[in-house]
Amino acid sequence: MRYRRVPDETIRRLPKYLRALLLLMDRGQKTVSSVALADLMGGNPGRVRKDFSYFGGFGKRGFGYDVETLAGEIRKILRLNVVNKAALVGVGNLGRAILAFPSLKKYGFEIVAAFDNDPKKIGEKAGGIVIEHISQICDLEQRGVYVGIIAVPRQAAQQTADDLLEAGVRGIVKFSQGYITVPKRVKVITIDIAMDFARLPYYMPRSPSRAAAFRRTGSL
Amino acid sequence: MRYRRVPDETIRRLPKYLRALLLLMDRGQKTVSSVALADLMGGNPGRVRKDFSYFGGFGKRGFGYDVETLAGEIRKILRLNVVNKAALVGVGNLGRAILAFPSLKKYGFEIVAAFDNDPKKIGEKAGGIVIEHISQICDLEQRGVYVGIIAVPRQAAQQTADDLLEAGVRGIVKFSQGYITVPKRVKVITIDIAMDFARLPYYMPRSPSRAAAFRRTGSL
DNA sequence: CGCTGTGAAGTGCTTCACAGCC
DNA sequence: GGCTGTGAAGCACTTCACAGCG
Repeated sequence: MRYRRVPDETIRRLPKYLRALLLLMDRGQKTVSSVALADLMGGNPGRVRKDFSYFGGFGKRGFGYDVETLAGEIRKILRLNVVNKAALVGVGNLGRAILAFPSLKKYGFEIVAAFDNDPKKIGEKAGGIVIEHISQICDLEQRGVYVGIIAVPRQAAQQTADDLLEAGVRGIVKFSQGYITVPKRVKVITIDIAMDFARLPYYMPRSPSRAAAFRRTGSL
Repeated sequence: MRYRRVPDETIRRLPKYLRALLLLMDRGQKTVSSVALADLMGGNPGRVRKDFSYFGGFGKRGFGYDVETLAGEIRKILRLNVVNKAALVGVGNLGRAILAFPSLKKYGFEIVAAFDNDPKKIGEKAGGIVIEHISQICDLEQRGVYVGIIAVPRQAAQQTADDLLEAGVRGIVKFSQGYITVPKRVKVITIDIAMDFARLPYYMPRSPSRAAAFRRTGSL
């Protein structure tokens, strides 16, 4: 597929469209209009149509979009239509939470290996996976693993990234705080929930909201 | 403080500036230039200066920014300079991970109450907090709690939001999957790590990256 | 002289409005 | 008639480049 220049913002929304579509499928809804989708996602219907138009457009005029088809197309674009095997490094509290996180599987991710440097944890099982020693990170590529997940203390983040890349990983999800440097063709996604929390107080009203509590607007 | 119209994108970056500054403080660095900050954050130095200029500008010409002062100003803008008490609803795996998450405290958040509907969990301690029954969510406002954290199964998300708002909460961080509807003055931040994972395969190279593994560019 | 603060220019995303199909 | 697909207009953020101050 050759697409015309797709805005990063559009790519950022695709997973959210997919989430909405999965919800609609759960509800047994077969078809959806750009207006209904925009409503669910909180946005403009035109933007919904434009987002899909970058890939050629998936709808039928007069009908809307077939929910299942659209979900399939988005999965193809994002390459979630195949299983993406991942390796986790750092099996602390956070690592265990990630291993136990149910919805990753829904989006095609499967954590197939877990590494730690604590000798006491080696051989132990977490989330159905045997924990291996960090020194065993090598040839992840041969094991079909292209995604690395970093959940180590921040001092170890760079070393872990280097090890993962050396083992053949092509993309990284980093939960650790420290900064890391990687070759530019490797994509790193940083997840830090504190960054999201930190935006909240700025937007909170200074006076109570109870009075208005049941005048609802928009969905999230 | 009355600021001229501040872009949402700028607000979104403020927590990241703060994180970078905390790192610099750890390193004992007293002062920083817009170039150095842009370098750490991955962006343009002009943007750094413009971001701060929306609030009047915090630097000294010829010197740069005083790390500690700048961190303090950002905390004030984001209202992280006071303790933000939060209540967690849903003490499952995810809820416990949130309770154990260390860096929330660094940004001024303190989870002071935890609720669940499972009778077996009531009275139990998690993260140093006694778990209360959901029916006890009331007058959180009187307890000084303005932030609600939703970590319940998605079917219960809307009811939980209603309960939290009724109890006087003014802002919500939602980890649950379901959509919720709230009055528009209430800010809801949705965190779904699967959405971040789902962007990764799109950006990953199709061929191995090992060859280039040590030609590093940019920090994250 | 160095580095910030900022209007002005540039860029990219969003919204609009309507043509095009089903 | 209904709803998508899309060029064009509008808007917001980013980048530039230089004036201004320490």
